Amino acid sequence: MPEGAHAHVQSGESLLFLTDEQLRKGIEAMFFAYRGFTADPDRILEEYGYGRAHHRALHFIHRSPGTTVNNLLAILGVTKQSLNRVLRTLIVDGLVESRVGKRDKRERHLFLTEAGDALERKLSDAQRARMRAAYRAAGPEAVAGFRQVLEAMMEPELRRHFKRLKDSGS
Amino acid sequence: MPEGAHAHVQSGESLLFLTDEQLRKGIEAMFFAYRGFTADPDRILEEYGYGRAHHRALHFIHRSPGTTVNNLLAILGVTKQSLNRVLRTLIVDGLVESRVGKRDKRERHLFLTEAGDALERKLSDAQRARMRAAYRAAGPEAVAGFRQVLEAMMEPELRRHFKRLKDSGS
DNA sequence: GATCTTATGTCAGCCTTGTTGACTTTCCAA
DNA sequence: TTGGAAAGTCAACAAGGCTGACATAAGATC
Repeated sequence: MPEGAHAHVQSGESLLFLTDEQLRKGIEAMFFAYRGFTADPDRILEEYGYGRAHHRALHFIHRSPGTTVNNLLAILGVTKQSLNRVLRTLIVDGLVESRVGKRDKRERHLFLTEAGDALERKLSDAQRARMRAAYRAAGPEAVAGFRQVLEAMMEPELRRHFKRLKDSGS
Repeated sequence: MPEGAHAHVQSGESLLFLTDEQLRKGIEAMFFAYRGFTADPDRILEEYGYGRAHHRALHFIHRSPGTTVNNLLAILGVTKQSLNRVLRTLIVDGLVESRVGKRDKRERHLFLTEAGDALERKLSDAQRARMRAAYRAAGPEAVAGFRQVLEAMMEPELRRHFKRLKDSGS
């Protein structure tokens, strides 16, 4: 194999040499990296008595202010009972506001309060700082590859949500 | 900025344009991708009445046969009580064997039984299949970048474990 | 208007998997 | 021989998943 593995890529039933070894390294990299990914927010959340579930809710409400419960459910992939427990504490604690829909009064539209926005910012500042450091250490081409592989790894259903969110951004 | 963001990379306090928007996309990509990453094993584990904790134990015992409980503890980052509960069920169910250390009889060395190896293979086949598909879809340069960013994202302590495992491989 | 469906919330109970704290046993090493 | 490390165990607790059942409000349809 003169040109090395990189030579064989395109075709579906490609000759690309992906040994179990290489794949296993990727799997372990995902495992260890995800721990780093959540480590900083986890530390902050602990101070507030919240968990990752609260962080996820804050993140996506911040991301899509006015989103409905049902929409959040689809993105987070949990049951309404699970989400509701988390949402209730955030509402009671004054971090999230739930407004009855104007067009459809069955819907609740979710917004962050000032306090909610402040915590969300604190959490995402920490998470972005690590992501920024990793991006800078790896360089922009690595970042592009990183994003491509992650996107290809998603369940199609979730990839749809991801792209919708992605496109609504900057 | 004529050449685009890619032009600025190297320097530590780089001018590399990493907007909060871009970083947020990376964060969301990690979130959604990790769900895909665990989806296939999760489905299999459910059939057996096991959870992700069992998968992790099986994975790393397969990876380093004869590893001690303490070593596993450091890699998994949980308490011995947590690990022990999982390990006990795997031992009782005949998937893992625990052998008293020869040199140090306090230590227990962990091995997969044939049944344990079979389940581990089933789980990692599923997980590798998705990883392989993602790698092929993204291409080898993307894979290299993927790995670089993940590694940069790890906690230093865990990166050490990762590298040790990595180098012990093929 | 009556009925079907959807969106949401809530109660109760269960499971996995994490935690802390206390305690025991084994056994290496100083 | 004694201190401490490695391992195991018990108890209790919490977060955050889950299911099932049920209530309410309100849009949609017949």
